[in-house]
Amino acid sequence: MAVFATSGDYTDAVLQVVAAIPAGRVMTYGDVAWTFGRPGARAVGMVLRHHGGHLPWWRVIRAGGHPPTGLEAEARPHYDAEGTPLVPADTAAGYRIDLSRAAWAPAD
DNA sequence: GCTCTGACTATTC
DNA sequence: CGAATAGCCAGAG
Repeated sequence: MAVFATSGDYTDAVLQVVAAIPAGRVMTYGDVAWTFGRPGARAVGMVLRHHGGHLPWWRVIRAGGHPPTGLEAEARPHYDAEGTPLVPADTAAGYRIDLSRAAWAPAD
């Protein structure tokens, strides 16, 4: 995959990166933002919050492998259906994503 | 066009 | 190790 840094549309860049993530793989907000060379992990979540209604937002997680805040239960069935490597944890969700195996990059 | 809010991250206490 | 603070950017009012 070539550079995702599009015409400068932050939103478009996020949407394309998220849409490019294969099933069973995940990327952190920081990684997605870093992919198109523009920090702002919050902005990534913001875009998904307002424009990610039709995108696999569950493939975008927080640092450490934790699912989006308030949507841990919503994302879990998606990971299970796509075969995303999950790991039992003592978090509010009761689990976390195994970044060591699920971590993905557009250049992969 | 300015201000507040928010699906985040890293650092410090 | 857990909670609080600061810094970041974009969307909506």
